[in-house]
Amino acid sequence: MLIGEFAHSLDDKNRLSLPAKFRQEMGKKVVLARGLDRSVAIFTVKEWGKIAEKLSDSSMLQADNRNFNRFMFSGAVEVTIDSIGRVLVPDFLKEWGNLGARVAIIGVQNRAEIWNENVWRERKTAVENQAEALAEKLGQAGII
Amino acid sequence: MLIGEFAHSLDDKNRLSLPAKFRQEMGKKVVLARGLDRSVAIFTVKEWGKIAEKLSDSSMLQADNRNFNRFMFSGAVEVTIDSIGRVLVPDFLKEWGNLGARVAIIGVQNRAEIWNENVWRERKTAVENQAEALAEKLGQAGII
DNA sequence: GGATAAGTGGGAAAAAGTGGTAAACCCCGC
DNA sequence: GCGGGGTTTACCACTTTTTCCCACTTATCC
Repeated sequence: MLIGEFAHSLDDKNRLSLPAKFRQEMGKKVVLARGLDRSVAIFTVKEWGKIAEKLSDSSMLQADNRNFNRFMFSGAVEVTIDSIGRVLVPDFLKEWGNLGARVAIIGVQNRAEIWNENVWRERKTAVENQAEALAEKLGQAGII
Repeated sequence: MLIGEFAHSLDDKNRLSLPAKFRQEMGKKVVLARGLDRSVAIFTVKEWGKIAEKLSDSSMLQADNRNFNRFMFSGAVEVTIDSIGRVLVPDFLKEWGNLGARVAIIGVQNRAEIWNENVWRERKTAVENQAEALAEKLGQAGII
């Protein structure tokens, strides 16, 4: 499972070190894709397979979904992880996520997400401050 | 079952000794996560697995839940307990719990919680002073 | 009061992350 | 077809952080 938060840098050659804790699970190749809410998603090849399958489900083949599928598939790319754990982030995904020199990489169970560092910090703060709603959700999740 | 209260220190390398009484139950690895009321929760790997499952059950496509799941998964980390019973507390959880050099570790049935020592003391005092209400609750629960 | 365990602290070794350089490749123009 | 410019890929080196190990102090138990 991918969990945790890491602050890494995206250098001027678009190289990004993946967190050491993710490497074993990720293997040699990963798929970068447009994520929800303007994040850049990192999937294992296996997980991406599942996503692709869901996208090709019959309900997703209807006219109003076709553009969405085009969008998802055209925005995904399989990249190899180099010898020291880095990947190359293509420009169009950098744009999609508004990524600058400093990014946050977060683990979200079956995927990782790359965020502009500032955007992530603000989102996190916003959720943190919803204390009551938070407690209620935790209760629903059976954590209390 | 995890019970009791312990005053430990979080050193400048973010190391925290787990109470000796907890170690057997905790095994070799534990998961640290955001807990209620700004506490830092310590789960066994098994317990965390249950929580992760429940979290992923909640319908993920709604924006609220996406942010909440990001928040919970990115705020957790699996740590190995070192040879003498210590774990490393990542910075983002130190922040979440406002943890300083002195912390309180308390056992709460199936999990432990790490608190800023002062915050814990105040909370405890507040609860202690509600002695009558407390007694009533105990009565309702059929404990007395 | 002595022995044992628990908790704390520091130093050395290893790993992770970052940046840079050199080599290979491709695309163009000549 | 050949050479040059630019881009990309692979490799190497440095710095910082993390991890591991050992030692000391304090507390607990008999």
